[in-house]
Amino acid sequence: MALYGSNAEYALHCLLFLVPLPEGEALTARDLAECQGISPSLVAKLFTGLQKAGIVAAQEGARGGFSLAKPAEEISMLDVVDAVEGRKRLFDCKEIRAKCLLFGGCAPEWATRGLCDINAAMIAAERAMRSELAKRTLADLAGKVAAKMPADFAAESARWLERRAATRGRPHAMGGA
Amino acid sequence: MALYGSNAEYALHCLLFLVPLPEGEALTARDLAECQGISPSLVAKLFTGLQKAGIVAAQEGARGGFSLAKPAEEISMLDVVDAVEGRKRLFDCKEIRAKCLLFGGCAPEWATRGLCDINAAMIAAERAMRSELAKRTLADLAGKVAAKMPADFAAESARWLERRAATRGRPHAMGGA
DNA sequence: AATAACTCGGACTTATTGAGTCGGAGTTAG
DNA sequence: CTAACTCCGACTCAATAAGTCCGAGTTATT
Repeated sequence: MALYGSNAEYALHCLLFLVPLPEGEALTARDLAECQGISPSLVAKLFTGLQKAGIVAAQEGARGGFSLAKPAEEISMLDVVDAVEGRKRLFDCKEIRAKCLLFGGCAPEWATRGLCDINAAMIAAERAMRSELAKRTLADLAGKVAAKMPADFAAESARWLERRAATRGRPHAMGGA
Repeated sequence: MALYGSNAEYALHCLLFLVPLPEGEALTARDLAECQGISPSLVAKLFTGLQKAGIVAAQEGARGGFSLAKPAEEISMLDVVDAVEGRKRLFDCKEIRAKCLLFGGCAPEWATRGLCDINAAMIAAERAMRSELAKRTLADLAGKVAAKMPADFAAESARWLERRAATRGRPHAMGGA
């Protein structure tokens, strides 16, 4: 019912949590999943695509996780949706103009010459859409979100993630509460 | 896999056959269907949507058929795809930002204030796409197609349809072949 | 005026795509 | 060396899209 579905939404929201992450730090799929109330497996699946596209880098093993592979300014929304949903076309032309029975089953050369005009228009619309999506980067989005939130929330969020990490990697965790 | 599928393609191609039709004339769903090698029922279904949108007018009964309800210059590709495929959104925001467990199940007011920034960007892209589709009218498309075809094809096409009509309405048809 | 044939109209069935989940391989800390 | 945690590819299920079928209405004919 829509070109871009839940995959794109989850991926973008997850990535926004990765943007303010300090260098060298990483978030696990589990953290990102619990943070959004979805399954860790789903996050892992989405980020597989993101990794193949060179958007995120995966650190395996214990205390591993995901982090951005490029500066947030160089990651556009278009890159993200293409990575997680595949490069979806706005319209797939089946070239039905060639099947017109008016030609008696044998389409003349002029009928199939060049691009179908309908398809051409659709491609133009698709190009406009993609161009609009290519403008916005993860950094832009993160900035807009950060502008909305109270000043102390960023710190609180970081503390939340820190506490979450404390219960994981260190077997001898010292309860910070 | 694509936002607009076969419905849009069939509908547009069928409508292109209606554009050069003389005033008062109509083509039946059967003619349009056989002309493109598809089922008449499918054409009827598509044109039901087109009729509700006020794009075509249906003449019922014997010797009935479909004809354009407006000049081809006033029918945009956007009107057509909206009519046959429904007004599809580029992206359906599920407002997952409100479900962030970081809020403890209760999202603060600032998190849900205004439009989700991701959704906003998607809406902008959708608007660009629709705007591009709204530019092209059926008349434009028909003109481009007509420019490709040989000069005598238009007459031949009309004759083909005429012969097709002859075998239909009149029970006492005189075989032209 | 009655008949008969043809037309459009909406509802159903099937196939394909997307969403979500599960278990396995690999890697790193201890 | 052990152990635990991580990511990764393949599978299952549900929803949507495509296509088809039968019924109601209208018109030209006799």
